[in-house]
Amino acid sequence: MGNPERDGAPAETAASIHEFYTASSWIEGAATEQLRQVANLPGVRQIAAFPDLHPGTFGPIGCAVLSERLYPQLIGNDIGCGMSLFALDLPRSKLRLDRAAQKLRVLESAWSGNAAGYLAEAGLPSDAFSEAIGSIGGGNHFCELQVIEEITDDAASGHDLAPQTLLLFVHSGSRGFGTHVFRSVVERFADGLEQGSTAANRYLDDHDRAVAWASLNRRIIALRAAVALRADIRTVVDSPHNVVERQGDLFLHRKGAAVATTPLVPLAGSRDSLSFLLKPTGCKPEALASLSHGSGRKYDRKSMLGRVGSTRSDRERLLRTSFGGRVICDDRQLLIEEAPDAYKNSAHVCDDLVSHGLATCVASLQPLITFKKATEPEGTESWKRQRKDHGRKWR
DNA sequence: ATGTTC
Repeated sequence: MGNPERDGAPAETAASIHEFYTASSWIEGAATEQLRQVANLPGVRQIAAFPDLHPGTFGPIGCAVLSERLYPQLIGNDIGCGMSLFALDLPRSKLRLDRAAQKLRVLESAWSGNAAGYLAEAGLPSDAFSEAIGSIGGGNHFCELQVIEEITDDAASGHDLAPQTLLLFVHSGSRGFGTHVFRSVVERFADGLEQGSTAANRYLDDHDRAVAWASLNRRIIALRAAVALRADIRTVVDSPHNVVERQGDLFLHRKGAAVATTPLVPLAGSRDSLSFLLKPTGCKPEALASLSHGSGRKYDRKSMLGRVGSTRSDRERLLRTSFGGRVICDDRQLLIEEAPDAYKNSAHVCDDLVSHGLATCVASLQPLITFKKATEPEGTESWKRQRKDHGRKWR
């Protein structure tokens, strides 16, 4: 389990790595190799690795890294990316699945709301990537309608959560904002930024704005979905997982690792498996106040193209779930890359965290409608025109 | 992941 605690040890000594998974967990060798590489970066003191660990572009996803130096590449381009959970005041008996799925297609169009006003309210420049506010983006991002399947801890009642409560679960990030911040710093500072330096402070300021932008984005996405479903929402938890924070003279980086200082932390399954709501115990300092953010990828996107969805009938299968749920994803490649088979078993990930004493499971959440991407309109020709006009702005 | 391939 890595090296013992040390203080002012020479740079050639690797940081300690605490792994919160078991021999039966699906952990790729490439991911643990990346962990070792991060442990050998100058100034890295301690690493917590979680059961959703998998290889990433700049380092492993599913870990927290405590370091003397600031490494923007450990956070990546999607600064502030996270999961937000909202409770809907809509009774499940009123929900018509196919009708609701059709209504959620509105999420694909540009948001016509007061982006500037919301941005200003969040302390952000009113023109900061305002065109993209309320948009989900690509990759693993989604907006999912869920229902609470089971309550497994009394903590749920304190949050007014009960079986059959409908939820909106939004996974999205800072879109072009975070990418812009990341590009402005990463090529020039491969060896990380020194604590207290102008570059570090500038990055942290920009980072904090991207985190606020991403959080607002998730809230607007949920508001749009709630309006489409003619319901009100309240926030249950806002849980970022690509963030860095100051801890004294050190930097605590989280990459695909949820901040575990909130009362509840959501753990995303796939669109055809349960998500979970966790209550962090906070009793293991070596976990660096972090938890898994989801089930984690099992197979990379490219290899998924050879695994599923080669026939039309198999792609049609991917638009329905074993829970009787619906998937809105008109993009064939995205449908395949994000197939449920691409992900680890979320229940196993949850069990690993619970058995390591990091969390208790409060609720299991069943997916009903997963919105990914719509290219087919929601039924009116005006939708097509709106898209066309939006695209023209960039010509 | 990405105003992605404007």
